[in-house]
Amino acid sequence: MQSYTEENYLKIIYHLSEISNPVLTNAIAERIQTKAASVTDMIKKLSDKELVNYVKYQGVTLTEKGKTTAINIVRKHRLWEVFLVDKLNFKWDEVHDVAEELEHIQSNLLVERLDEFLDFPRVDPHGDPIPDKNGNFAELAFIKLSKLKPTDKGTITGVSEHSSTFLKHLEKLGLTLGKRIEIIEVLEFDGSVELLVESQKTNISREVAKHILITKN
Amino acid sequence: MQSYTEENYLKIIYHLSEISNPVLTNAIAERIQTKAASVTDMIKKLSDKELVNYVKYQGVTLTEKGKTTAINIVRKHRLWEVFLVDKLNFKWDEVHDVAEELEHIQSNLLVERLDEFLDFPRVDPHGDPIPDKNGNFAELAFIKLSKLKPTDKGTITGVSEHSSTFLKHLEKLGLTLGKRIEIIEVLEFDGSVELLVESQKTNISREVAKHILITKN
DNA sequence: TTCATTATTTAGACAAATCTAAAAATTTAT
DNA sequence: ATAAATTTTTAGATTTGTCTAAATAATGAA
Repeated sequence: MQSYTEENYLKIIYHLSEISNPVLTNAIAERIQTKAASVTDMIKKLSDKELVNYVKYQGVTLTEKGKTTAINIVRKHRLWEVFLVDKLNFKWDEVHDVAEELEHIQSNLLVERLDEFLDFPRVDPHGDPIPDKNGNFAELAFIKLSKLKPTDKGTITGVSEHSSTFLKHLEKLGLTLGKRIEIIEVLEFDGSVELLVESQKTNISREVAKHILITKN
Repeated sequence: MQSYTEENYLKIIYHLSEISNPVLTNAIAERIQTKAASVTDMIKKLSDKELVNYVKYQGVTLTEKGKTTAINIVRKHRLWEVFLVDKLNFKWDEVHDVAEELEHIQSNLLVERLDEFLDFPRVDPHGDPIPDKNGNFAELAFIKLSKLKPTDKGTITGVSEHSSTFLKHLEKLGLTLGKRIEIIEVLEFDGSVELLVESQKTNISREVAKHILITKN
């Protein structure tokens, strides 16, 4: 059994390792709102418990055991978010902090019953996928952003062009992995797309739209 | 803001002071599964925060502030129990430990929305009363279900017949402790009652109705 | 490659909540 | 009323998670 704090570290390491692996001490410190020295201390502890692999100065990766634990926390977090939005009428931007607490409640029965009660949702209110009880994420079909129509909503789940100029361009527009988008208009004459990212209107060319992969939901 | 541990102490002191006031150190130690010395330490801390009145060797009583906090935790605990039983199909004897964790989630919005979602229950699955958001316990006057009229609403808070055949019958009809009911019709010729339980219409005989105790609200 | 900068770790300290063992107060029994 | 038993408190130690400041390693630039 892990403490509340250990669980939080595992979760953060899990999220950060989707961006870069291994995960560096400073990256964790920034995300968890703490000091690098504290992170080092905790990493040592997690390493002793064989939840992470740790090489001094090189960063950490999750072990299988650590990954399983982390995914379970993510599962709980996202299920609770669905509950809050679908059942208690929270807005999708009001749920995070409460889910952050609820994700640490220890009861497998609770999680499974909640999943059932919510009718086994595949994504949370932000469009992020919810792993099943075995830690598997459903295959979410990728669609090119250029195939979407006005009012379509989805989550950016990939790109089909990996040049750094392209990625930097997306970064600048705020079109990063995991962001929710909504199509406002597709302009006839050049196929450029007007869309909404985090309540911000943006316009991207058809060329760019073709290389952004979306999961509709 | 109180810590998880402080909240637990306040809750236990609240419960124990219904039996004897002031509450003695050893009584707390026993209930909270800890040592008397630890209790003394914590009581001093709670006293500094003006959540309890403490006289060495004499025991503690809750201040108004402490009592308000304690009642709010009891409120949350019991609402979560209703949620677990009514919505997630937990059995009434499976809910305590999970509710013990859920009661510490910090979010007024969550509690109020949950209360609403559960249709403002007045008692938990064990029949214990649930205080409202101002900390007031409803006056729980028992009325026989057979005395109610169409459109009357209430909560099942007891029975006046304890044979297992009767209880099993009620169980089958979904007429269990804590359930909200609404009277639809009382039939003239046999006095049988048509009522609504969780959006389900049910009909019970006058004999059965006489032995179900209701709290109107 | 050497110096400067940045990132990470170590060492030592602190607050919260707990514990054990000993001391002090209270209660009970004779 | 005094001794014995019980309860409660104090003193000092421990664990968890954190911190600051200093030391060390890695990285980047000239």
